[in-house]
Amino acid sequence: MRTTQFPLNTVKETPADAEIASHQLMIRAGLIRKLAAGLYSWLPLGLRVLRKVEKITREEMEKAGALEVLMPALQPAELWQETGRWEQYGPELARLKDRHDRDFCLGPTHEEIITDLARNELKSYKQLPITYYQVQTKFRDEIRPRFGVMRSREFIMKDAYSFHLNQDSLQLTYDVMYQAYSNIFNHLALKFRAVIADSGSIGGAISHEFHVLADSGEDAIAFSTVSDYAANVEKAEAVMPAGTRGAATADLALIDTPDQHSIEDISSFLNIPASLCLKTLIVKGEEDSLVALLLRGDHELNKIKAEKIDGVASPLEFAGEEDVIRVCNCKPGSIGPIGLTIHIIADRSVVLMSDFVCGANQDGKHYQGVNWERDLPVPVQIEDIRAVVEGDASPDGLGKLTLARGIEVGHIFQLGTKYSAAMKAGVINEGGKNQIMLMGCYGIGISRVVAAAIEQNHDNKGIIWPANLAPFQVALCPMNMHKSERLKAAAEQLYQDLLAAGIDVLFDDRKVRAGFMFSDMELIGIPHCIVLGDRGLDTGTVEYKSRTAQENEEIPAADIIAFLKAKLNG
RNA sequence: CGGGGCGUAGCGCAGCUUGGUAGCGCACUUGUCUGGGGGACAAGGGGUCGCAGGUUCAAAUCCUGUCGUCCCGACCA
Repeated sequence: MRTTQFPLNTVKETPADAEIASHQLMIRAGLIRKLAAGLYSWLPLGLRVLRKVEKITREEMEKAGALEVLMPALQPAELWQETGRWEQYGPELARLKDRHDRDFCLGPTHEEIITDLARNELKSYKQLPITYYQVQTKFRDEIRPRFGVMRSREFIMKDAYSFHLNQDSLQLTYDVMYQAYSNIFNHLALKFRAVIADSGSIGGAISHEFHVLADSGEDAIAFSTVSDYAANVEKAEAVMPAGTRGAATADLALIDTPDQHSIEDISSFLNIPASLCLKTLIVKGEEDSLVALLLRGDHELNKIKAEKIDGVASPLEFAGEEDVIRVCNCKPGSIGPIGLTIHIIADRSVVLMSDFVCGANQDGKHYQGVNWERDLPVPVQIEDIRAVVEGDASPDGLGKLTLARGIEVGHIFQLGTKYSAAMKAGVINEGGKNQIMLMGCYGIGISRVVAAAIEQNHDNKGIIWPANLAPFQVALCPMNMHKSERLKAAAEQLYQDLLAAGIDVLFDDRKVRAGFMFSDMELIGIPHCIVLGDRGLDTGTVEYKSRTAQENEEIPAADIIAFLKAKLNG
């Protein structure tokens, strides 16, 4: 391709509304343009990258035995009502009516549609297992779209769905897809982790997320320093701490703590570590009840864990100030478990605390020297409700947990019969009886992968594409070609030779100065660059520069094709 | 949804306080010079100042409404 026929649309100025590196670079390099909040057009250069992600994804799906289909983005409400998600999904579901006033939505995902398709098309257990996939546009009316295509309202997703007669078969396909996903991200040369995940609104029991590691990631993930344990922090288990509770050494005392509300306030006011403070959170329970959650002061509540406990409202909701005053006789900031009459759920680490500080349920007062058994009963219900922190023991007993940020680019689930049962999707089994199928579902955010790849691979000059993602493999940059007929002839010849060799080359035949050309090629992240000049023509050499290298290399002109081929295959 | 910021040329911004008919940089067009790291000079083209009302002789500027967009928050015990 020639730059005179393939406009680059690069911009020097960083757009004002782009926060993170990948968003800024996607605009500056001319990959995307914003249409409206969370809606982006893909320019030719960006689309080439998007297509590469699709291509690699398709190849691995085909290898995994999945069959490509294409389902409508516009979906009738009836199917969503069958599974109950028409009500459950909330405002994120983009709903609309047709001219006959019938309800539709723009699909945020396709479980309902594929399940409908499967129940009509699959009749016999002999057709199972089977996996369908598609690459298609999804719509989610996000609360707050941001970071360009990272969290947008319309995006490209590869979604796959598998159907099975039994759990063993589901597990087998799940494992195959897990491997296929690992292959995809390896081919894309991205640093990633597969982590145990919460299945969220999609549902089901077992699930893994695939995260591209990047500091700007919206998710926190935890993984063991020595084993392969890795989990989303939402799901990472905080194990019961080792050791036993210390003996009581201090006397119980009621102390004045005027205007000291947060754990931070109290620990600095009393000059004690936060780990000696007890944090009491009042949350809504079931049927208008309230529940107290106890945490060690230096720990934070994990909402996802808490709302899964019976008796706690889901989604988790904190009690209002009026409710707190009603059950605690004090405002938030002085709440404690002593004398509290509502149900109490304590985090595992709480029961090992001794001589601790907690609110006294009187405004401006706390107790210190508090000890379980002596001053108040040990809570009956002890659960894992806190977020893990760096250095916690790994739940598999091997090593400690490290925390990192990740961008969720893939998510696989074992759905079980959640959708197939609701929609009565069954086949005739070996015994001639109808049997509900088990399902798995597997998604990759294709457009998000592009952003995540940039997030992980860029420098102050621009994007540094991994080989398999680059819009072009090689940039051909002649210096002042318009001034030299022989250089022009040599450049044209090399361009043709590169094309003939099957190398995807971008020939910069614009009449621009060298610096301008180099800056553009570096901004758009072409991995390999060939510089042609009159100097080299005299010596029979061309210059090669890798996107990541500081120095150029001189290569004999006759060897350049072989040299590049070696680079591209290596 | 709550709070805040911002809407002026394709992009980045100034002008608004104190109303008087719109400007700068980049980009774009043409020309000359330059020619290995986003060049210089010159001449150009491009904006009903988000939209709708209102105040005024006069509104980018003041007032009201509205739409768009971005950021923050939803962990306070």
